[in-house]
Amino acid sequence: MLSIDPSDPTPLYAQLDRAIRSAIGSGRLRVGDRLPTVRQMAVDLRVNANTVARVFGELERAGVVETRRGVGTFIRARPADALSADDRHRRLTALADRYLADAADLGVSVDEAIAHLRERRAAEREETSDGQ
Amino acid sequence: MLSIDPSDPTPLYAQLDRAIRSAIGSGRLRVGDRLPTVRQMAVDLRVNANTVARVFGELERAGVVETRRGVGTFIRARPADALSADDRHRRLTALADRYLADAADLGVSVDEAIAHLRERRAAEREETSDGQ
Amino acid sequence: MLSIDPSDPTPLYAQLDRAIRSAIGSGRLRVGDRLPTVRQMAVDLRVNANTVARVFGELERAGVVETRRGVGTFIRARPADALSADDRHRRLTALADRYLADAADLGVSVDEAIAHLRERRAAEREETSDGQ
Amino acid sequence: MLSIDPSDPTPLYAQLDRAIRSAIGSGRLRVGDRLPTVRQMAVDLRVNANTVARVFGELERAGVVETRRGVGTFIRARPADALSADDRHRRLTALADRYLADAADLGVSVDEAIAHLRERRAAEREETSDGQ
DNA sequence: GTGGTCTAGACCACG
DNA sequence: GTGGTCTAGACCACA
Repeated sequence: MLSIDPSDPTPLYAQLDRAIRSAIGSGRLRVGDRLPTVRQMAVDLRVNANTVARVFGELERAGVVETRRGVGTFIRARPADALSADDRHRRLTALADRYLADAADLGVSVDEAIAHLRERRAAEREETSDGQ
Repeated sequence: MLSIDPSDPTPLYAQLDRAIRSAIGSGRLRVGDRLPTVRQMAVDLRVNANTVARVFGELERAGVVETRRGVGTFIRARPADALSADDRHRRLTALADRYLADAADLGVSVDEAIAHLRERRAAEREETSDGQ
Repeated sequence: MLSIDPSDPTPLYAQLDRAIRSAIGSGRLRVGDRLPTVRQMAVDLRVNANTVARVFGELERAGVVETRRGVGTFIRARPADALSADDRHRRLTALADRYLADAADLGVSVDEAIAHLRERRAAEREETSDGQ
Repeated sequence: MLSIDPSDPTPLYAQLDRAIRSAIGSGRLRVGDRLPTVRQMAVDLRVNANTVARVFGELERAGVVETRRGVGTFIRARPADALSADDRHRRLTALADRYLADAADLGVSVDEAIAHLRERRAAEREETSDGQ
């Protein structure tokens, strides 16, 4: 479900943080769901357990996740729920502009960039229905 | 022209390498074009000159640019050599997935994220026609 | 009567151990007094019964309490044994330093921190006389 | 200047975090000051460098400190400056009440607790003038 | 030389 | 068995 690319120069912990937040934001993980254990996730992602524990710790401090001592780690909130609609819109615009700018650097037009997103949407839906 | 985001956990050198290759791949930089000097680029990007120099060195070893002593650094490779269609597609997918993941963290669905891009496209077109 | 702060990074067992010893040292618990049962205390403090049991066990080994099978756990040591004047002074210093450090983090000087305590003292006295 | 007590059950990283914030809040460290290097502080406090690095990282995320890549770590802001006067007062009251409650557990009256703080103030002033 | 990331592996606190 | 803390030590990015 979550995946890490060790050849990506982005630090592993940052990739995992983004992956978990994204899974929550998209509804693949829901409030109250239990995350895999630190050690299990470490095995699955072929990453050191400390790296996973570090991410869990940061998500806890951020209020995204709640850890119950000796029990496990649970989704606590959709991170976005703390944001005002205005703030959300502003941040989304920043993300969109970064995406378009990076795509332009690749020589990809806005229309192509949007078309590509539709492809990704289709790909995700297939994965999701595979999983069910 | 090129931009670096110091708050992105991706290492500066990886960001710069990618930015230069993208500019070549997209045709914004063409074979024979001269790059800014190491020091100039370091100042522009607010990055240490050693970091820029290392990226130039790696690009030279990769055959993407050519350094003529006392003259400057020039684009050597054709866009096709610098970035295959396959590479381009792979990178675009990485960008799209990052955009979708970050949008999901904001609680924004894929469909909304795409719709938002359309808005941005419309906004850009207006700005462009305003400017003419 | 005893209190535990789950958000304090100090381990629960250390908090509980300290709380019980303090209560004895201060005379709030006296020799011969019966402690609540492990389970009752676990419920009251919202802590796992094993954690309470372990603290009781350590206190027993230290000679501070005595467990009479099927009857309950009783305070055994005299206050003087449980907490020497020296210990008391050392602990008070630790508490004071923590208070001053946390106050400093809020940008509050030592003098202001002391002044604030005087206010609290006044407030408490009012409450107390109100209650009478 | 900063000190850690390895026998205190409070985690080392929490002790260090409090110590640094306190030093900033009390003015012993000022905006723009450079902190000792991670490795130096690790040696001084007889703690692993990773533990220090972890605290620096958390302080950076909290905006208390700024790290300049390859240069060092600098005080960025007095953490308290982000707080409203109201908020500060509320938190100070919580701290004071905790101190008084813990002191009461030790059998120490409010007046004694205040007197003890005055002692600590005197002790700190001596240390400070020794250092000059 | 600076800080940052990651690993391996020990030991602790908690349920 | 759960997560949390700490250590030792490697290697990387940056100035």
